[in-house]
Amino acid sequence: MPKDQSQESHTAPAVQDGQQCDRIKEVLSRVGDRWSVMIIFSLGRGTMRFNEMKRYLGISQRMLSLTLKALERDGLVQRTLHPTVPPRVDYDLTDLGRSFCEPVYAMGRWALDNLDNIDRSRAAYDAAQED
Amino acid sequence: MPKDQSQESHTAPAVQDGQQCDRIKEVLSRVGDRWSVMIIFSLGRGTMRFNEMKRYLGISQRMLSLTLKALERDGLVQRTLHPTVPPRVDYDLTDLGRSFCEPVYAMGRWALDNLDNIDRSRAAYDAAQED
DNA sequence: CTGTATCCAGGACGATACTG
DNA sequence: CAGTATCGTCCTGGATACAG
Repeated sequence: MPKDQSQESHTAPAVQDGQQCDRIKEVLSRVGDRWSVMIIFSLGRGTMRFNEMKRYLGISQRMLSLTLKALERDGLVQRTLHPTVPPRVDYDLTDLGRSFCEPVYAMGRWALDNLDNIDRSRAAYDAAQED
Repeated sequence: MPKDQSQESHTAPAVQDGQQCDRIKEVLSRVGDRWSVMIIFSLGRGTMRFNEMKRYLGISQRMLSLTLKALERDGLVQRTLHPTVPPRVDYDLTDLGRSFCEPVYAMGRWALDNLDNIDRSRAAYDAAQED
């Protein structure tokens, strides 16, 4: 029931009245944490196995397990168990996960493009503090 | 050490070897927390004052203060103090902040568009658990 | 109004050990 | 190899009180 969001000159989404805001906040905090993003990122390149991701990301078993399970529950990641011995489990993105990759990549690209902008800002800010 | 990333059909960024990964992770965890995103989001609509944001976002003074300071340090948010009494402080996005809005909006839009996809996945997943 | 300082509860997260 | 369980720690973040 947002009544009117007029159109901004730039790409403002039609969201401001608390309601949806909360939902977005929810999804974002679910999927917006450090590890979720990194996992999505990695999986965007292709299938990976459990320990492979563990090594690659430098994440603890615990967090990897928890985060993967959450992402699977949210339908972003697909888990495939090969009942061999020793067991082998493949993780991939689902279609939903892949669709999520685009905004994630957008953020990653922005981060990459603006690393030094940010570093410069920080340096300037810190310098200004110790006058 | 998977070295080859061939060219994906979709928009995979040229990042995988730990190095940059770490930097991205850093920026993302800095700016990827719940409040930073929400603040950027709100400020994308225009100038806001301290208490205005506080009420609007339902955030504690402490976190608002901390997050704003961090965002200012990173050069995403501009703080303008009007030396009146009582004091009035305006917060706006900088150019860098505005450029960051786009990926943020992209994420927000995705979240909005896929809320029910996620809800459905969760329901299905939870149902499958209690067989 | 715009903050800073303090305290404190709860969650995030890593380390370690153990199972299938 | 792929996890689960347990424990301890640190940090996040809210509530509250106080200051300019």
